[in-house]
Amino acid sequence: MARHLITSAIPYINGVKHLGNLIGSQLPADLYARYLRARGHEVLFLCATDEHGTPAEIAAAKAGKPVAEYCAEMWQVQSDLAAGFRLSFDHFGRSSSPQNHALTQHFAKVLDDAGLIREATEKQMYSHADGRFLPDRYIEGTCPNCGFEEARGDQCDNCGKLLDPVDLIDPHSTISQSTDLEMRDTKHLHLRQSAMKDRLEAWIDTREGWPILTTSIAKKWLNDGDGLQDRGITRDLDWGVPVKKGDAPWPGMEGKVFYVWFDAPIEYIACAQEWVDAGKGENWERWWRTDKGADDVTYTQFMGKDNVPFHTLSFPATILGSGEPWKLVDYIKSFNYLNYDGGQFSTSRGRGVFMDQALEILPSDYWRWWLLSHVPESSDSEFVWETFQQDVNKDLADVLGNFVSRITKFCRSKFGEAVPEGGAAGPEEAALADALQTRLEAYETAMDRIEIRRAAGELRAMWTLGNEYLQAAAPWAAFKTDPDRAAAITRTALNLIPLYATLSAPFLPDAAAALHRAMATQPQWPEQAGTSLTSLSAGHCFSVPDVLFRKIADEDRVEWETRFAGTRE
RNA sequence: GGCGGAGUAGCUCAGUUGGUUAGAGCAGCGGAAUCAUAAUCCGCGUGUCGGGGGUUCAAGUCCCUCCUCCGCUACCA
Repeated sequence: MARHLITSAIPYINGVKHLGNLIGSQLPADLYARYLRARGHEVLFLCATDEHGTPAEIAAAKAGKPVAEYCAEMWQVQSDLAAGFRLSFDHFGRSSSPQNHALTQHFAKVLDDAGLIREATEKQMYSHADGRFLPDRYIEGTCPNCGFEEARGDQCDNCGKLLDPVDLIDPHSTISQSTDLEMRDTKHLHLRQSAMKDRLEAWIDTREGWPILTTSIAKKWLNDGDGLQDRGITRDLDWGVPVKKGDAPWPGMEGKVFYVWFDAPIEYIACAQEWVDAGKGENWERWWRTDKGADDVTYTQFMGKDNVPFHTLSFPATILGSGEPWKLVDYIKSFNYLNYDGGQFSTSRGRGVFMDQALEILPSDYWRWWLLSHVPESSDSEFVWETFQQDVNKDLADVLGNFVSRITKFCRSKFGEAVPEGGAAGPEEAALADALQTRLEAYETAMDRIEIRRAAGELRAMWTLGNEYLQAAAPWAAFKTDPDRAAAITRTALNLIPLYATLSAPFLPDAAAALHRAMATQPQWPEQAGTSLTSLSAGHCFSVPDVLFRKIADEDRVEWETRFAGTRE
């Protein structure tokens, strides 16, 4: 059995995440974690909230709360929603944790010791009214190129021209609308990524089998223009990890914090410490230090494509530059975007369906199944209410749910609520076993490779095999002429239920648990599909489960379509 | 502008290194069955594979070019 470290990109603290965020990293990561655990592997699955940066401070101010309090509340909200979607994190941490503070400051020190940090003075827009430096995106004004009045400091949304805040005509703060802005000198620390370009490129080149989406983005950053650029790793903010060299002060950097993209990935490591400190596990170093037992760990990261540069370059630069034996990522699984009814999901505009709303209208399994079976693996994909309704009704209610219903009810009416005795397996059962075995192997292969859509298709095909078998074997007909044969068919079909429950659990944890409960069985990953058809012995008692998946009615779909057509308050 | 991704059946999407009549699911049409959540199963696909040009015995797949959509472009995170 192998050891797998799995991390999902950590969601930003600022507000409830939408379904596009969910399917872009956390949900596929959970699927993989659940699958590997079910196969008997040792898994540490970590996620956290990413709490620092300007947007968090502004959101807190808007909510009229101290930022620490705001973040603590939003962490709880996100944690509850994660639980609602059955995300099986071993620990859901916070990038604002003391562990991450210490570790971030530690990395800064060792990077500085290695000569990989330099100071640079740069000019940045300061807003007197807001009392803070403003990132370029928080400054708007008239575009000098096209005259668009709401151009942002980094780019004009109208003509697409890249801008500098000083280019704008009549610039103002988007927070306070104040025009009392001033360019000020400010000193920052830069990570000398340029000095590590060759090491990073050499490392990337050793990564085999990475998706093109991942490596092409990394290569682009490495080789574009003058090559990989140094990157500022500090900001003039109040909320964040104070800039220190380990636990010593950093002269000249008083009052500054590390940039969120420096400390956020470090939280992947700190989160393991939090996991231990929370009493959930022990010895986090055996997952993260290759000199302390992590050399046999396979580390897989999940993220949206927008996060790839940070995970292929910035974070590895931190790890490699430290000169310390930290575990580097083995495989990066990145995703495209899920669109919503012809446009993008948007947190800022409140467009789409958000995690809290989704759970209000349907159980998590519905969402898990549809999102995972349509995950944007190779290109952007599209959420449309009507196809969502059709797909979920067909796959979950008609194919899987109804299979369970028809065979358990048939058995109850003819033989009672216990696995019937009599008869023997014949050619139809052998054919079923063969077909299942083929699908099972394809399913395992797809899951091992994290080919999620393919895996969902194979799983669904196994559900369909149950209906095909029943249709062909027709126990209701056999019962009239050969009750023993009907008993054998029923017994075989009943055995499919715990098999389906086990195989479906990574996608449908709640439904899987309900099925095991009804059948009085325990999850047991099948060695061979054939033997799992006889694992329930005659006389084993079960109960007919409640309707597994209620269908989505047209009225509901229409109502939701309307409700979620606009933007959120 | 640069880089990357995408454009395949009414819809959502697969199509490995170019190789037999381009596939799946859904929707639609026809049939079978009547155990079941009006649920299932079987059968039915002539689609200029975005347009054009080229390489090749052979192109959805490789090359060139054009069009459309999306993302990133280093201070949003």
